[in-house]
Amino acid sequence: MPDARVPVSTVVYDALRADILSGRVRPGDGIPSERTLSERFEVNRHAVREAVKRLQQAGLVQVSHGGATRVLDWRRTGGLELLVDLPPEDVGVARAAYELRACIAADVAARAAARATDEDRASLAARAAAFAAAREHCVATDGPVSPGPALLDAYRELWDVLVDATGNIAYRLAYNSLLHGEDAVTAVAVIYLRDELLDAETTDALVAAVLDSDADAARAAAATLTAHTLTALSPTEAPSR
Amino acid sequence: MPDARVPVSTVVYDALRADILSGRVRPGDGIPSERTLSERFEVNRHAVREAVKRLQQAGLVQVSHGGATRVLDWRRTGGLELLVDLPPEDVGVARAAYELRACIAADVAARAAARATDEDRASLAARAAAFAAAREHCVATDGPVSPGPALLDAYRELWDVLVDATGNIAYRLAYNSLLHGEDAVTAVAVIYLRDELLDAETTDALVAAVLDSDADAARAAAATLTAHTLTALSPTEAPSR
DNA sequence: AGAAATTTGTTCGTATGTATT
DNA sequence: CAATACATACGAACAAATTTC
Repeated sequence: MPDARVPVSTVVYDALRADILSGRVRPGDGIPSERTLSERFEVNRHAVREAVKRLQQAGLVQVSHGGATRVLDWRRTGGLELLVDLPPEDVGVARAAYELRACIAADVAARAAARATDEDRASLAARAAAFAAAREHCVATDGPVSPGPALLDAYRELWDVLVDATGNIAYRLAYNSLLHGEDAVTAVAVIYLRDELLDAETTDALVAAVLDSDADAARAAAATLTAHTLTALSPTEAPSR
Repeated sequence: MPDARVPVSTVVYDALRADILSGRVRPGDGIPSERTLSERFEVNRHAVREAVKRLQQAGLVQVSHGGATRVLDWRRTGGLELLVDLPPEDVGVARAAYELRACIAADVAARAAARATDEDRASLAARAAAFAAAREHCVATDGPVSPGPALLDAYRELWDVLVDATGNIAYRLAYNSLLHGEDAVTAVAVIYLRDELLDAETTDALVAAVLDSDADAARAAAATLTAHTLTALSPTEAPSR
């Protein structure tokens, strides 16, 4: 099933967004008028309007009444939710995303340790046990080379509890933005999270530190957890740009 | 001028979004049908459609073809771009936003020091000089009590260069999300950034560290810069929630 | 400066497929 | 299975703002 009944306005939105994010159309350029687009995509003008409104909300274009709709520089006007929509073949994007995640994870660990309620700790213990079980099952079944999506889900739920335990809505929303793309992102994520998923010792230390309200130890454990992938993704070479 | 020519679909979108983010309608609830909403707001159904599509994109509602449109739990499905749309009177939101910013700022400082190009350093030096000038002018004119929006702009441009110098698109987009609300947010920001804006010694140390490629010193300076407001916003009391 | 053409903003009407009852 | 409510989609038209001549 190639299309799966996706609304026409979404087709237009995805096409235009891809053009902008990939750089095929550059900031300052004007996009065709609504009537032109409706002819090109063979859809109603209302569908084009919905798509353009969504582009505007995403900070990708600026529309002016009567004038041309111009493409903005999404690097300056776009929000974090664009990250998962960026071309996934770019390893620089993966490095950038992982660096931000590592940065937030360390803070989340520390604040969760400092602020977790008794309910949070109970949830954390349960999730940690579920993750440990999934990990053992995974290693026994698939071997340590390829952690499956089931293990990733358990790990995700573990961090879900930690993020909630910080009581910080900004961490929660940023965390959401980092893994909103359900399809390709998780496939990529399981690659970059491999070292974390299989480092039983450090994850256990992280959970123990949070349960023990030891913020410094929790931060250190989170840093250790991400250190390997971080150095692997950020070698000595200068950033691409 | 009370309305300033804002499109009707945006009026509907803002109203519904405010209802959801403020908790007046709860996750799982159904929102009225398009026809009902078009009658209530006295606008055409197409306008309602655009608004609902945008709510859907923001992760606030889930629409199903023949069924009712249901409200989602935006704490789980929303992205970081929602942060600046949250009710500003909630001090917990301000604390959350500042904590995330402080977390990212420390990493940005360190990575900028490690990766800044010669062009970045030249830009940084220029921005730092402009900020220092604005600061002296501000202190001489208004006194140290109320840093104006001009100083805030100069400070924002200073960090703009630092974020760009990291070569990390994720930091850039997250940074954008944190200050996308141009109106009320900056007014609030100048309050919480007051200690940073007037700490000449530490900002100078930060700039010097980055120019000197001293990542550890840059991180430490950024941490010092945010430490005061961080402790002021996060006292001994447990998080609200 | 002013008029015409272009473009977005908005509304009405209509038809169709889908989910709920 | 039928009826109803709903989202999806298309078409035509006019209003308002901008650009261009």
